[in-house]
Amino acid sequence: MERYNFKIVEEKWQTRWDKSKSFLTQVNREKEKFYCLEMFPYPSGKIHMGHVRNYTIGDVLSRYKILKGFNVLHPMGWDAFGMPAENAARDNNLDPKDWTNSNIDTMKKQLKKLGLSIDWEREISTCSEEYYKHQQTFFLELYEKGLVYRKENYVNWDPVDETVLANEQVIDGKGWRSGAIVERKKLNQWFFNISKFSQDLLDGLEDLEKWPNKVKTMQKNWIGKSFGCEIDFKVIGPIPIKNIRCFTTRPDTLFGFSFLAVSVDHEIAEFYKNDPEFIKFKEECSKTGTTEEAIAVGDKIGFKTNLEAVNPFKESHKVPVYFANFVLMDYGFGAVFGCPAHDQRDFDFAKKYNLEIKTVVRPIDKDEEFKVENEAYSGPGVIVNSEYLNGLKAPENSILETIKIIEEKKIGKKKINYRLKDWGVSRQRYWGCPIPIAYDKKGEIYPIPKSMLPVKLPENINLGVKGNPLDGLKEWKEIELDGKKLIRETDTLDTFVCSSWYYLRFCSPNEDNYGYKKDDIDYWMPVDQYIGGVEHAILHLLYSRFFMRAINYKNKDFNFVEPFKSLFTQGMVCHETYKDENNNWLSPDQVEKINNVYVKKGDANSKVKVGASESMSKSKKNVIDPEFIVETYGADSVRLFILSDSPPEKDVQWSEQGMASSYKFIQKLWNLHCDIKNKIQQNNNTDTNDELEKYTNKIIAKITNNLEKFNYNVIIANMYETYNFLTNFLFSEKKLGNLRANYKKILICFSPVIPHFTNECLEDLNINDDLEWPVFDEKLLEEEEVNIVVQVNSRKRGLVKTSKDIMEKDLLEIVKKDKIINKYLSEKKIRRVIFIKNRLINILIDD
RNA sequence: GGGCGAAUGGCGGAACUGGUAGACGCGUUGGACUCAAAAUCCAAUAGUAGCAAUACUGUGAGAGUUCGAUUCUCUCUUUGCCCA
Repeated sequence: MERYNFKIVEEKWQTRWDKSKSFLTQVNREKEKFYCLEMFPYPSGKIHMGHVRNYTIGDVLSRYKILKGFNVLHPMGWDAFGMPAENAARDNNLDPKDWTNSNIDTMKKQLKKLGLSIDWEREISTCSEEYYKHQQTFFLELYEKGLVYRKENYVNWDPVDETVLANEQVIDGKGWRSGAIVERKKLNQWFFNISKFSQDLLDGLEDLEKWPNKVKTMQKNWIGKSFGCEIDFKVIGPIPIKNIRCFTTRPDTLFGFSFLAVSVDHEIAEFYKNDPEFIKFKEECSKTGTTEEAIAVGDKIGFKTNLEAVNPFKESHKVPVYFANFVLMDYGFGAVFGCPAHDQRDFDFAKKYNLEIKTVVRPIDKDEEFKVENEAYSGPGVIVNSEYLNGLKAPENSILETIKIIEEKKIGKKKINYRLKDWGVSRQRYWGCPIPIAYDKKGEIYPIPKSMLPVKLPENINLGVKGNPLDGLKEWKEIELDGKKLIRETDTLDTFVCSSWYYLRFCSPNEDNYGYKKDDIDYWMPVDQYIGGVEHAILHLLYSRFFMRAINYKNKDFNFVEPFKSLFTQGMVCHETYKDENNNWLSPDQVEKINNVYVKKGDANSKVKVGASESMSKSKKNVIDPEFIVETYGADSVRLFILSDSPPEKDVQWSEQGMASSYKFIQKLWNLHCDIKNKIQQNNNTDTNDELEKYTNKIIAKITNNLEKFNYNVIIANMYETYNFLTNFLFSEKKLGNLRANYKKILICFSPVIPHFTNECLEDLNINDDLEWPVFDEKLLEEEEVNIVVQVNSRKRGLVKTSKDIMEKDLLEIVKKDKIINKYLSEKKIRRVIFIKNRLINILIDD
């Protein structure tokens, strides 16, 4: 028996798929389409196990859908702009373009070795002019529609990367890539008006039935709709502004009002800008960062003004006005009223500055004497100490009632507020899509005419400068338009813009005049199955949902707005972490296990500390290189293993032993294949064998159902089961029946997971016809004989094998004759019998 | 602090619509083959008692609904993720 040589077999099939363009897709309206998309990778250098898992899941689905007869679009591309290229290029004195393209070459080869059913003719790269010129067109169109605007704004400034970060790129007050403490800085920025669609993006979630609830909840929280009202507070003091407008979700606590806090960026700050104390305070604030989290975690500090605010419900009640670091200018109106008794943040602030804490909500189970003392009370209750609001049920009744009164008094009105802010897309970097805009001396905006697109990124530039390299390029920056001397915008677009529409480009990758062809979109879109990491649950997915809406805005090009009909978020690939005695991280190949103790390789006396299993990351050195694994075990084995151990939506633990056993399984399957081939050749019998027919039918049903439900780990178990069955079947000297036909069906069922292997086996049996996914027969799934559970007083006492559909009466007779069961029944009176056809009989007797 | 999810053998995990808990794999143990080892193959493997048939316990803890709960409801514990 020949050993299975995966190297030869896998290369043979990969070459054949490549040459015959097996996975080339074309619009074919006769056929039902299926658009399967995995999140495209950033070309960082090499693929990692996360990619292997992501693309294997997508490939299994694509191959299944192809066999099911769908016209499948399964493309791949590169999210190729971004800072790592620029950093790597600067550090190694390279061109980011060369660095990126060479990474793409490497990674493409690695992906091909996984045997993915990808239509490589549709490959796109976001850093190519052919891609970003269309993006520039979109930018201009959105600008024409009023969905893009420029404004001066405070931004999160990363002092190491010298760039602006979106709020979501700031983690714990630090830049998501550099880890530097983020500062606040005022800059002119371009914005996409995503907040215009807040309600629509929220409503759209309702229709996304095939999205995980988790992701929908995260988006909902991110959009952050809150219901409340705006109130105008009169202010008394030596400034010309006499009103400050606040947004609040708890107007019903207005009688507990004890201070008014405004953002340091509020318009009244204008009157304090020369006050040295205020300048100092503002600097202090800029250190805390602008994220909500940074503010929540940090100290709450305030600067007392010489102003007083008047409680609109009670003119005689006046409170101090503070600038406070926890009030953000871009949420609501940059001003809040403080009610310390019922908001923890206000409570902390009031304690610090010795302000009044007046209880206005009493929990239902507390008496009138209830007083807020050690912490704010924000739960439900009854309004107290609030004159005409007293007795209202808080919060549900009291908020609505109070808003009514506020509207009657004309001091404010009902308002819905969203947390979602407009998307700042300007980045002070070179390696991104240039923004097709220029300015004159006065700063007037001039869109670059579409006929002059693309605005190309200049080449051979010096990256060794601080800040944006494009800024110093005089020849590139200075242009003439209609006889006017203009200066180009030197910022480039956030790379999330590139990934907001790439799924459209895959539908028309070669369309030169526009980003896509409407015809293609009408056929292929929306994406039927989108697969990727849950880390993109908010940003990328929200931006993509916005982009479709922006494209559809005003012209209603398409009859859909949600780009991804169904979403699957796969878990991460984890590995144990290792540290040596000096707390240096060790990679798995630096460690070995001797007598169940981990030591450094080649040093049996060393000690290795084994840490928790964590997501593979370079910093913790717990990475396994897929290229090495594919070389050692072959693509089919890797695909098999990466799916086998955990459900795809959960994290999976990488295990050497697990990997090796998947490899052995392929070998065993090959040995089985050789045996089957022999038997088939010896025997031309095409009679049926009921056992074989039934088993095949059952396993087709199982695998099909598990494929539909993404239970890919169970499919692997099904494959092992099938192997066990066939091995036993083959050597039990039964009549073989139509082994060839049944085995063919089984191989097809295995093929989405281990395509090289199954193709080789099929060819080895001279099966070359067009393959189709086998159908199963519901009727055959039913057994003629069934095992019925027998319970006495609800405890299992035995199993009875009977013919199917036996009646209760007959079954009871059989059961009564059963020795063991009879023992339990003895002479006792049967009180009741519960009978579930073909399943169970439960006899209740008196004890 | 809020929201969402999870908890099943030594480990990863199965279990249709409430109806045989532990499929399948890993590991472990015993055996075969071998001079020996590796590889391979066979068998056992939730716990307790028993030679065994079998019995009892058992799906994080506690209650509830039900003839019957891993599955449904409530409370709690631990834990993960997201938001703060």
